[in-house]
Amino acid sequence: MGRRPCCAKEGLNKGAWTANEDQILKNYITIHGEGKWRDLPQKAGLKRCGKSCRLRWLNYLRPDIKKGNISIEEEELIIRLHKLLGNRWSLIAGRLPGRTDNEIKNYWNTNLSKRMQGQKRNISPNTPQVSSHNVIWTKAVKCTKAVNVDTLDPKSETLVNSPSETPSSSAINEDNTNNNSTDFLVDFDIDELLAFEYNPIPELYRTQNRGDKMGNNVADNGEYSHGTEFCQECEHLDLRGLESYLNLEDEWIN
DNA sequence: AACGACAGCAACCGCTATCAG
DNA sequence: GCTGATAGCGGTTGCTGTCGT
Repeated sequence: MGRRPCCAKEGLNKGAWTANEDQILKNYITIHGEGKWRDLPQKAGLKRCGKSCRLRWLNYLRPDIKKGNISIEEEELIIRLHKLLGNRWSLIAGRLPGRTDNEIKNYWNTNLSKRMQGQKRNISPNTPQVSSHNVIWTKAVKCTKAVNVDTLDPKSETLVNSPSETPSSSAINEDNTNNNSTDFLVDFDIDELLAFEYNPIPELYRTQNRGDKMGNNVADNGEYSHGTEFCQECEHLDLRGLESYLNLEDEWIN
């Protein structure tokens, strides 16, 4: 039982790739295209694990890889996206053409995380905190009910019962526990999500759930969890409407 | 010049998601 | 619905270069 290992480990090269290996891999993919990573090393004549080949191609050999330093603009975007998405490096990388998740992850860990920590310490107690706590987790919830923003009570930031409310519309959190999800960012443009940055999210969207097997909603520190998410079936939840509801004055909006 | 500490980055590892049979 | 194969993601490791002593 169990999974077949991705490759036989014996006799395989590990560590840094040689120029020759790079060339072989490049040539092979140029001719045969990406995919079938498991069989690729054997067919290409490489003594490497398929996963290793895939990583090498994606992070280094791909023709559209942008080499060179991260620009100021890119850095700012990374910071903004990280506030929104947390350590979803592949999603962040998706917004930075030519950059890889590994590169961004490394850049964050070596440069930005330290800087962010430094900034945190300098924040006065009265300054509204802009922190990773506002992360919108991207693993959407398979919720079956939509929430009408009109039913939100602005004072309590809780859901107000309405005649049109479906039996479990207040059960967004309940559904969150199911967590068999699709990635809602497929359905929502991150540009729209950026509009939420720095903004308070009503209690409604916070989850009571703590921790799933993905480790997504580590909420003891106040991080938002799946409860901040909007699923496909909640499509009619008007983000702009929510935006105005929240009376946002954020520079990223528009 | 030699050595240790540190930073940056490439690569690895373990896990989950997804899909096909 | 179950199982196995595959792809992909994110955390971690370890190698290498640089800097300070």
